Amino acid sequence: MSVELYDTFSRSVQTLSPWSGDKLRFYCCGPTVYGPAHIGNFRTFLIQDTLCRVLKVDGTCVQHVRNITDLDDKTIFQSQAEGKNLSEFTTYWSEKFHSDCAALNMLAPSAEPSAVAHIPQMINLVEKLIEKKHAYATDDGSVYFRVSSYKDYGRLSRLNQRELKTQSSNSAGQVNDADEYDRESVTDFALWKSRKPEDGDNYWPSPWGEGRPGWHLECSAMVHSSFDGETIDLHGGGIDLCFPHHENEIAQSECAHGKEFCKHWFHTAHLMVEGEKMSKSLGNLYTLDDLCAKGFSPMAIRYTLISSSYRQQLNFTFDGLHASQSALSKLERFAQSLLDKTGEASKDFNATYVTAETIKDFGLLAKAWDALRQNLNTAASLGAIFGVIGSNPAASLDAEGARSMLRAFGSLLYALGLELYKTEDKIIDAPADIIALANARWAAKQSKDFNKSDALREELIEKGWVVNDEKDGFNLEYRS
RNA sequence: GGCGCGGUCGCCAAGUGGUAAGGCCGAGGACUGCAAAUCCUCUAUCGUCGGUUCGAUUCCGACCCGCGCCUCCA
Repeated sequence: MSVELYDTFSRSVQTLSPWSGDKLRFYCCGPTVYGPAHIGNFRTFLIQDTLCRVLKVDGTCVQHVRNITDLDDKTIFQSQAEGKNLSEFTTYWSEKFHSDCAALNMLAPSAEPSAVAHIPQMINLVEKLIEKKHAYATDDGSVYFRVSSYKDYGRLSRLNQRELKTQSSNSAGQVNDADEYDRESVTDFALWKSRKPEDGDNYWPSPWGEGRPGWHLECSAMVHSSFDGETIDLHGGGIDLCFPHHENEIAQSECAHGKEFCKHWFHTAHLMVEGEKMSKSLGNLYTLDDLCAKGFSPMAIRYTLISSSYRQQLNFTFDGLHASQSALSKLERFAQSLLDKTGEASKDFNATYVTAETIKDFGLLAKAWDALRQNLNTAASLGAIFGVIGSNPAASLDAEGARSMLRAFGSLLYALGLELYKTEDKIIDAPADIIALANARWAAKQSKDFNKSDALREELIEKGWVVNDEKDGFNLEYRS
């Protein structure tokens, strides 16, 4: 068994395996905690989470590190705008990020280092770079990376140095005008920024004077300390980070430590919303809370965000969200049909997943598992699952057969991170007046007063509740 | 201009050198007092034009169209 994944560096699909030892070292550029993460952020994190899950089911031990960016232009400026100190501000948004992750059924990473906690390591890194002539300090106490000193610069994104434009903006998109003339070259980027009045209290002492680290530096420092200086196997992030962020990480790390930084690069394509680029100005920048408020479940959101190729742009639509909800229900019915055969009651597949090695044979679901292993083809995997569902296998299985199919299916659900039966509560939680109406309707129906029962049903529909009759009763379903 | 991604059924979306998975929606049927829910059945020749081939949606070339990155961004 093995897992394969497209690698940006070689532009080809490569097998993932630890280059040394028995655990796969996997680093992801995490969220900048200056507000709620949006679904575009979550697409990337969710795809990364799904990969971790697939690796786990495959039996690979993963050391997954995802940082928290809590020290950059955006967190500093936004915290000041809100009159809060940086730590109070970023703690709040980190916690919000964590609760969103939990709602989306994401596994917690092995570690989540924070940038502010790594300032000494960053300073140490800059000292090494200066020592090796890959960096230089300017008169105002800033330090820049000398891009011309690293001949491989641009290899990941395949940009030639001569094609590089300036790196003259900060991470909040504002132009750094003051230092324009201090740099040797417009392509050089900041490792350390000298203290500016607008930074407020957010400055730290360094050999070059008070200031703060440049944005790209934190990932190099945290990778180094999180993985004991070892070359890592896999590095993930949104496609936009390929240049310049990842290019800069490579340059900083390889020049400082003199060894290969990372073996395999994993980039996720961006999200469009209803055919347009997602942006605040278009008003289509959704957070998890926004969508939940519209009545969509976190699971439907997860399903939507992971159900297509991670290398292709995903056009996020409300139609798609509805489709996901329906598809999820179909998976639940299938699970129920297997459960009925086995007589088992546990619906918590996430707690009972088993590794591929234990399963040995995914049986009819083998195609679905192979699709996940082969470059995380979630769309093909789901397609294969539904293909099996369509053949109604439960009908011809005995209890033992159903049990083994359930085990394979459960592991696929675990790998995809899909938790079934999460929306059941909605059915039970109908308010008292709705339940009273529904009971009255049922009574009318029992006494064959169909005019009255139909009228009551209409009334319920107007209030957003659909009645589904069963043999000996009914259930209520909320439709937003 | 450079680096990438894509154009497959109404929508979303896999895929392979030998005549196209799947999801949603829709239609018909079963069930139902009627519905709803559920179940069953049904719907494409793959952007355009050339080439290679016994045979291409799948390989090559050209072209058209959409999108991303190249400045902060997952």
